[in-house]
Amino acid sequence: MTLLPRSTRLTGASTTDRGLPNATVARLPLYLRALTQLRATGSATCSSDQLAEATGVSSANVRKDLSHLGSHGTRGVGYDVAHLQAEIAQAIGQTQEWNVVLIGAGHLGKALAAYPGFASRGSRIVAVVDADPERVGERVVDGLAIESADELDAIIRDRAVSIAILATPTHAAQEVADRLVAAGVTSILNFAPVALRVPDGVDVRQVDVAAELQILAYHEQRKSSPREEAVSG
Amino acid sequence: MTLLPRSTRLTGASTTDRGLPNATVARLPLYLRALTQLRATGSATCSSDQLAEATGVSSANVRKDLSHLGSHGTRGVGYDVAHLQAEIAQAIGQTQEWNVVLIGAGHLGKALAAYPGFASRGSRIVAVVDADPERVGERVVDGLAIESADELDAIIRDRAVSIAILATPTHAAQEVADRLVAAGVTSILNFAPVALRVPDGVDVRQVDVAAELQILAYHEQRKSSPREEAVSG
DNA sequence: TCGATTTTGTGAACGCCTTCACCAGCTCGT
DNA sequence: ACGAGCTGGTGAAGGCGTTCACAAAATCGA
Repeated sequence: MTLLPRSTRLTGASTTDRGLPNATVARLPLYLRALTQLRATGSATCSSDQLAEATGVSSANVRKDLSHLGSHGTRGVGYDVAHLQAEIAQAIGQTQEWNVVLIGAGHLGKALAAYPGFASRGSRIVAVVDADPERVGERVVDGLAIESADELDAIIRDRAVSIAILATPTHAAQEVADRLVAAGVTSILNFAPVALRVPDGVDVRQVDVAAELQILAYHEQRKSSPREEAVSG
Repeated sequence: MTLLPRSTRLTGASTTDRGLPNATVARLPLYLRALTQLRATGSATCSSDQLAEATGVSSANVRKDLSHLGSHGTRGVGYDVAHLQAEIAQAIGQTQEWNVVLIGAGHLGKALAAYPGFASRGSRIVAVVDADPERVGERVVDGLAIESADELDAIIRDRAVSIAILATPTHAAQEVADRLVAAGVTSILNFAPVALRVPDGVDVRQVDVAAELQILAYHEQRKSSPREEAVSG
C-alpha cells in the first residue's frame, strides 16, 4: 500500500473559490515534473495512463485533474506534452520566478539553500537570513551569503519577496512568522514543528519530518502485530 | 466484461482496515507534541479546545480523533494530559524506538542526521549510508559515521531496521528503494522528487519541498490577480 | 440536593475527492 | 470509406473526512 502524502496542510480552508480543487493543485507539480521528463525523452504526446504511471495517480484522476485546467487533450491520441507543460506551468505560476527568502541558516537551512531543485521549478532563493551574528557574511552557495535578521523587512520589500521558508529553531518560529507577515509575506513553508498562527490570507504549508516518521511507525506497528488490539493496560 | 486494473498498483485505498482513519493518524503526532508541551507547563488536564488551539485542528475534530482511540476524557473536565499522552504514544508505536537508516549523505542527508527532533519523537537513526567512497568514514554527528552503500543489506538486517529515509539524488532513488525493500524495509520516507514504485505492504511517504513551493506559488498568483482569469493566449 | 456551567462523545449532515462507467472523437489498417 | 481500437471527457455514485448540534456526564457553589 502506498500512503497518500497528506503530510502537509494548508491552514486556510476554502482555497477553492472559483479556482482549482486543492487536491488537484497539489498534484499539478507532479504532472509538470513527469512532463518535463517525457519531453526529455522526445515524446511529443502522452496518455493519461502514462502520466498516471509516472506520478502514482490513477489515470481517471489524471484526466479529471487536467479537465479542470480546461486543457483539452485529443481523444485517441493523448495530450500534447509541450502544450500541457506550458498550460500547467501557467496555472501554477511557473511563468514567472518567485523570490523566496530563507530564514535560518542551520543545517537544514543550508541544505535547502544548496538544493538545486528550486531553480528548475520556479522558485529562487534571493536571501538567506540568520539571527546569529556569527553566521552573517558566511557564503552558503554561489552568490548567496547569510544576511542579518535585522534586514529582514528591507529584504522582503526591496526584493519583492512574497514567499518565505522557515527553517529556524522551533521556539523562534512564531515570532519570525509574525515579522514575515508584517513585512508582507503571504506564503510560508514552515519546517519548524509548531502550528503557526497567521492571519487570513496567509498560506502556511507545514513540513514535519519527525511527524512523517511517526506516521510510518504507526503502520509499522500494525504490520508487526496485525491481531493484537485494544488490550487493556 | 470488466477489465482488471492492470497498471497503477498504487491503489492506496484501504489503509484503514480495522485501524484508525488515515487523517486521524496524521494528526496524532501533533497532539502528542502539544501534550508534551502542556505537561511541561504543569497542566494535569486539558480540553479539546486547548488541543485545538495548540495544533490548529478544530476542537470537534480533536474530539472525534481522540474518540477513535477509545481514549475517554472526562466530561466537564477534559483529558488527563499524562494519560492521553501515554495512550497516543502507544497507538502510534512510540513505546519503542524505531531504528531508521538514512541513505544519502549530501547536504540534506547530513542535515537530517543532525536533526535532534527525531530522538525525542521515537525514531533513532542507526546508520547513514552513502554511495560515494569519498564520504565513507566521515563523521556526521556524534557516534554516527557514514558507511558504505555496500553494507546496506547487512545494516538493515543486523540492526533491525524497518524504516528508511531516502535522501539520494533523484536518479538513484528507485534503485535504492528496490534494494531497501529487498532487504526488508517496509516504510520509506522519500525526499527525492520521484514517485517510487514499491510492492504492496510497503509504505511510502513523500516530502517534496519544491512541490510545496509550487503549491504556494499557485495561491500567490491567485492573490495578486483575483480578477484575471481565462485570458485567451 | 439542585441548578448552572463546563466539556466530552457522537449521530447526522455536509462537502470534497476519487472512482466508475460509458460516450465522444481521433487514428489507423484495410 | 469504414470499422476497429485507443484515449479523453464527464456525469453519477460512493467513500472519506469534517463540521454541526446536542445529549450525557462531570464539577461547583449555595
